[in-house]
Amino acid sequence: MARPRKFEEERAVEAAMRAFWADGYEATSTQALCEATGLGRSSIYNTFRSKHDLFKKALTRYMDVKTANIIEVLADGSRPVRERLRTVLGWAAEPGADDPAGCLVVNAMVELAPRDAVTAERLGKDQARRLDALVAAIEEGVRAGEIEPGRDARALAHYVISTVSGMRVAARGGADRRTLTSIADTAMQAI
Amino acid sequence: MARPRKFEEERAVEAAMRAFWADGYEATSTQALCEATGLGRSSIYNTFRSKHDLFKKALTRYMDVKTANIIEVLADGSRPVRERLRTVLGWAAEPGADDPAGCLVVNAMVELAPRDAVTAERLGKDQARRLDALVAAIEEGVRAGEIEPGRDARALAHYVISTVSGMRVAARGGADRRTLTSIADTAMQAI
DNA sequence: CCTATTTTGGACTGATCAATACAATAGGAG
DNA sequence: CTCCTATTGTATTGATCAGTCCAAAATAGG
Repeated sequence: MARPRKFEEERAVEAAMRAFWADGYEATSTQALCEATGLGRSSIYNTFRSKHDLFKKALTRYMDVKTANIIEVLADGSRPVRERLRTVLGWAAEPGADDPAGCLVVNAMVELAPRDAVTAERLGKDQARRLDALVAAIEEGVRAGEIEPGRDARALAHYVISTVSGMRVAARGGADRRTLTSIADTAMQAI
Repeated sequence: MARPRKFEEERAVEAAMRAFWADGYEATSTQALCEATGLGRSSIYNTFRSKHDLFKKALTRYMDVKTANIIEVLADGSRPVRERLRTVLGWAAEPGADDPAGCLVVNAMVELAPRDAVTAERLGKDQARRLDALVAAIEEGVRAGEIEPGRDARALAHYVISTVSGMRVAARGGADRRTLTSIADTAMQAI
């Protein structure tokens, strides 16, 4: 056919994702994306149409991975529901070894949601997925007698998402693991 | 002496503050700041040395006002402590009529804290003030028997701050008042 | 009125932005 | 080997960025 690609698209998206995650959308220049991915400008613009499109791919990748993890642990019928919820909160307290501080979804919601309708909609769709998984788990917890009957599962689910967001903001501000863990522990008492 | 100023510095800082609050630091151009404040470039650079300095003033103003409110309500000995805490959470659920969505402190922590040490330090100082006010109120609540004895006041204070941050992120993402109120209500159950 | 001094408007600066143009390159298909 | 085509590196685009310059304007003090 023709000259083959020298790079893997997935690796490039992963690298771009981490750059956006660390510095935010506006503060990440296309030059920085070239350096982060190791690609030239042509390869980036040839593969992804624009900085914004690359960001969309990066955000999508982030959401797919993280949300899949959440859905998986929340659906794990072999563990008590409260333990599953505590695991989700725990992830927000113990960040990956060399991950940037905070959470790309929270960062994007703060920086872009109010002025980028496309991104806002994608964030909304992702949040709906996490919300559904939480509601299902919480309702299971109610049936199992782990969670007080009569509690509004949807309200609790929103509460869990909000708590994780708050912890991500705190982490972004430099909060240490102990502080984050104490927040997670406290938050569990409302459930 | 000389030609007098035609504008009030406070009004300009207020206008700039709202611009940064709505769009973020990077996405707010100096041109946009001119339009928001109604000043010319010369006046802005003559009065505030740079975009970054103007942002610092705007952020300081925001923190001073908001934190003063929080400290005031938390120190109001005429009301039950839990009511005072609920009021603070309530502010995060019912935003000002024509305020931008979310919270400038949360936005700055997300966008700037990891890469702007000066801003990070100022945010840290402000958070310490809010933390102290919360700790004092919570300890008062414990003494008054409103809050279970033996609970870690500092951990609870961090939890309240994190909850407010989470709600601000949700608001930034477009959450409605009902959802935010339900989060505040749920959060109170951990206290 | 006149001068000293500050503010103001608007043109301008070099740097950097996202994005494009294009020729050189590389490799599979024939 | 040769051609076709996609990829790549580099130079370049026009726009916009934050910030500066300077002359005109304005006013309080003398």
